[in-house]
Amino acid sequence: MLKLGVRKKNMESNITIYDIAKKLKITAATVSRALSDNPRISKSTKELVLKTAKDMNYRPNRLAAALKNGKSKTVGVVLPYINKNFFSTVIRGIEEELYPEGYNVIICQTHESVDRERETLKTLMKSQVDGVIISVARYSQDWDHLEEVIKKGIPLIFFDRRVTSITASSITIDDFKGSYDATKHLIQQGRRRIAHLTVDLLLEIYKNRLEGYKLALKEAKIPFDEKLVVVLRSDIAEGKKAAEHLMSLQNPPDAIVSASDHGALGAINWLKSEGYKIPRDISVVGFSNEPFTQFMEMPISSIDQKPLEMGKKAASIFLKQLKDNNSDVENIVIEPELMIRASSILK
Amino acid sequence: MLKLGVRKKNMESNITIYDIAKKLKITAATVSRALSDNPRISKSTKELVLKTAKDMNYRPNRLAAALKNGKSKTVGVVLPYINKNFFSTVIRGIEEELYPEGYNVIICQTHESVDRERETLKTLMKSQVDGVIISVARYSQDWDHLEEVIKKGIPLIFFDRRVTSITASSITIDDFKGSYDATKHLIQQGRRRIAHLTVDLLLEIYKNRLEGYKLALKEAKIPFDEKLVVVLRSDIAEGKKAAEHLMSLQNPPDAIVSASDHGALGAINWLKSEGYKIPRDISVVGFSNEPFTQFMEMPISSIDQKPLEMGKKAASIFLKQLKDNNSDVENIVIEPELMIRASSILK
DNA sequence: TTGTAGGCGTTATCAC
DNA sequence: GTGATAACGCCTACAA
Repeated sequence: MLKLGVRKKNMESNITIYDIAKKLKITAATVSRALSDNPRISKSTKELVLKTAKDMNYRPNRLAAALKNGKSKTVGVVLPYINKNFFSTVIRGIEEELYPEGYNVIICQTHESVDRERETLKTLMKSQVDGVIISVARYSQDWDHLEEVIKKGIPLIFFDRRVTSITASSITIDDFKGSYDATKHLIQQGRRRIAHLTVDLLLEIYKNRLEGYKLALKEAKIPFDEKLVVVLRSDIAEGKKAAEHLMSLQNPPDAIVSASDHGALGAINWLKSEGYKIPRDISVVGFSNEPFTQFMEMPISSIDQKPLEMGKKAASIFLKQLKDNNSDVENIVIEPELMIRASSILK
Repeated sequence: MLKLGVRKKNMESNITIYDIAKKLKITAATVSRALSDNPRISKSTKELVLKTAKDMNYRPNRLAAALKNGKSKTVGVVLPYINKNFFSTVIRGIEEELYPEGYNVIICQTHESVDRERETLKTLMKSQVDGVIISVARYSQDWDHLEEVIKKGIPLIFFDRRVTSITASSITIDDFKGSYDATKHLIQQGRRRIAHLTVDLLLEIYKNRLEGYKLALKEAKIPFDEKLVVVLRSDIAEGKKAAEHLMSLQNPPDAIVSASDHGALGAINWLKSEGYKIPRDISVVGFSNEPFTQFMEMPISSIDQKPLEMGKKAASIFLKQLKDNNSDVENIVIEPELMIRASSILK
């Protein structure tokens, strides 16, 4: 096909404060003042400028402003995956809090890779973000890239998965209590032989869930039995295997507290397929309150992690730190909520 | 508490190309050339600059570069909600494609509100995004805000929900075929009285799903019965009500093709609670292939919308349009995939 | 109250 | 090959 020169797109080039100034025969400085609510300007010119700005369909260039005053009005959110209900709901919370304040959010997925996390933070630094809200990748061990952010004076806020060795604000849920509550609930229902499915004991959150489980047992004078703790990856297939293993024990459990909903689901699926009646033969409680836990024909008890609240709170900590430059580090812990459903109600 | 002046944070102020230049006793221009692979530079100085840049832990300021050359290396993604599996997976696809090219993504939720959509696009314009990838809010009627983006010469790409009256590229799935396949599948299983749950017939995607359903019926010489089409909001409660209504008809259906998984789930839950056996008494197929459809004790047949592929493709269209300024508008349609599961397999 | 001028960090166009 | 300089669009001390 013959091309007759480069086709010109019909694009109105961007209007700047200079264009407005020229039209009104004033200077750009005045226009700038009018637009930024500066008191040093007469009411009449201000109104005039505002009107013409609207007429000319003026859109301020945030980049220029950002470059000038060193604030990009942008926050980086770093997390493992976006397409998991917990994380996407946290994002929603962050956005809802930040949007009214004129902030945009750049979302970066690490896919649980430390390299990617490091890369990502570099990019965010280049983008001059005003803050970073992060849930760290699972298998990170060194934290230079996080330290660097803090060194630059950029607020860093952890959510859900934090690094205790780094001094920064955080918002987490009380995993210990969540797990404790779940276990206690099962004990109150008369369960005595309670198994625990966990995921990755290197991560603080799973460590805490294990400890909460242990304390509840201890308080009820039920001896802790290591054989009843199974470590798995957080997926359904592993949950099935774990259940199979547990039920083959000489002394099988009459309840399961899982540190993940998917693990719980896998276990339930296997148990049902083998003819066990839930909760009659065995009760199950999950963790995370994933949407599917309530949709099931037999809804699964679970621990709600308050992701929306977590996101909102993380954002508001950021805003506070920004306003009050020497506000202290705060480590907030939210109470999780035990959602009791059919999988653990013995009438 | 007494505050002794403002505490100075220990922050290394950002290093610029001037700092590097000063150290090496050359000019910033040379540094810039070294960093940007400009050919007009000697190999030795280039290497020297690169090394010192690394040593000094230099991070280029993208804002400055963006301001200078009018490209922000940022793309806006506008969609109703982020915490829905379909959308968050599309985002993941977009990110995976754009990340290697050095692009960042700004994600904006409209919450299905046109006002918010309009606001959002304004913000993105201010942020000087290089492109917009959008799935429009449900009840929009006028599209000035979209036209404006195009007028500015910024690539606009629709995904899933497009506006046919606007000339722009799009990537959608063949909703017609998805629904057609589902219906045909049910007919092949011997079903003759098939109901259709739909959501909002103002939206093209739901219109198409209805039409696909109709064609499959027609081909099988099954008369279309308006009484079997129920319009609902896409949630579980409505699905229940719809099922209740349908089964109370004088001539109730023996199958349901739902335009939404949640609708299908609600219907299934109600049917089961009333003692109907699925699929023996009635088969059900959903739409979207939400994760829960496969998790269920009785997995639900559904249509997979290929969200990851959709995201990737949307991003690659954007990249193409950016490179080749007069590349043509393309409207790509992806084939959906019918996932046949227990809810519609008769033996 | 308004205008002038310099600068944010980078890139591009000149010269040399 | 390198240096000087202007420009991107906005903001803001300072001057008038």
